[in-house]
Amino acid sequence: MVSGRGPRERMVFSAAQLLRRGGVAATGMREVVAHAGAPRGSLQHYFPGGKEQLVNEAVEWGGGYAAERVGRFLAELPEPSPGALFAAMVRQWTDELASAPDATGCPVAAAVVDRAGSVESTREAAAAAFARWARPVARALTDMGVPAARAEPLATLMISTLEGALLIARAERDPRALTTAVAELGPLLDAAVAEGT
Amino acid sequence: MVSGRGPRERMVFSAAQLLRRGGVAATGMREVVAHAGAPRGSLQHYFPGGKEQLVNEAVEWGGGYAAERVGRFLAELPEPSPGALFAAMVRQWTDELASAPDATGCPVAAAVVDRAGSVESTREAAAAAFARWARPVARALTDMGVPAARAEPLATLMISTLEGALLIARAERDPRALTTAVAELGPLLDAAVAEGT
DNA sequence: GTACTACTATGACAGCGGTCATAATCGCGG
DNA sequence: CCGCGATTATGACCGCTGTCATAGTAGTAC
Repeated sequence: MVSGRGPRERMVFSAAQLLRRGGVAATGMREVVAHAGAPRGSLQHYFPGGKEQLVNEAVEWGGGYAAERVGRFLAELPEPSPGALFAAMVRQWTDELASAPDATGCPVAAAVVDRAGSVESTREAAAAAFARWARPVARALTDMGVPAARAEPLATLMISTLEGALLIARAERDPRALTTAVAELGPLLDAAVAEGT
Repeated sequence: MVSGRGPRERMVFSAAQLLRRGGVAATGMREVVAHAGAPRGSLQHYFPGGKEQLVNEAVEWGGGYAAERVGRFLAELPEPSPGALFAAMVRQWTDELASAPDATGCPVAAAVVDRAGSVESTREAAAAAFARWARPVARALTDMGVPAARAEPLATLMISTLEGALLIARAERDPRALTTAVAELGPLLDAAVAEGT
């Protein structure tokens, strides 16, 4: 069960949560309602666009959540550096993976795999979510001294590697791929700062 | 329609192909049969384990295919280097993405997203597929002069980044994330060779 | 020809999914 | 109390899915 402001928000949140587990098709509307502790009738009311709309909003929520976390990580870093930021981002996933291995997927990735080829609006929502996530990362990199021209590519690289490593980690039920990503990519990211000075 | 040796092989191949499009749940058994041009009755005969078995074999096939491609890439490289290998691996995806944007996902990724949390055997099949894919990559790296201790981590990194970038590229309907991955990761990979000399 | 195995054909079934139609209730201004 | 929009309740519908039961055909060994 999920607490939150209104039934609408809870349903979006629950949808995102369930997407992470088993993807879009495996997530039923009735299941979302139950998970959110929301009235079933509210589905029709708040999401006249049906499942497509609900999924899209869940994806959007996911992108916003990830973006917001970046800011939080930055605030908590003892001494900021691209590698340290990346490590913090990855760490969240290893932690979740340790406590709930079966439920720790990325809702945006799920939407891409299940719907990118068939539902345009969902594909766009996913692209927007990734972009929204990358923006604060790129900005943080420039603030740390990474040359402006490389900030955006490196931000994309960080998210790419994170997503892929997460996929492998889920398959292996082992955070190995994630920790490897940090170990190998961290130095590269930090080196980009030096080039900017 | 698909040509191949026996109906059995064709069905596995078709399953993998359809998995790439819309994931596991969106891929129906009847659809696989039709795509393979195979007799429906053969499903029961060759896959008594049902959809689970078919999906697992499709995932295994995907892993084998990826592994085999690595060998082919190596043979075709004018002057081998880790970065060049990575570029070749990525290039295959950008090409496919250009010709069939909606059908160019990774079947293994699809299996992870849709089934890793619910079907153990499929999760294991996915992990095995990734491992099978990484093995020839790691071996190629050592052959190129990468220190043995870093070969495997770097192979994992390459596949992680590739998978993640592919996800983003599909969402954006644009190979940007993939080309970025090559541009940013290539130098890092090549630098690992220098450290080995 | 007979028997036996490999393979194929087909129809049914039970379940679940998203969606819709319809109606009830709630909260509040007048 | 009345009206009215916002919300919720519920049941039905139809399509699809994986699976199974049953029966048919093909090919081969004897």
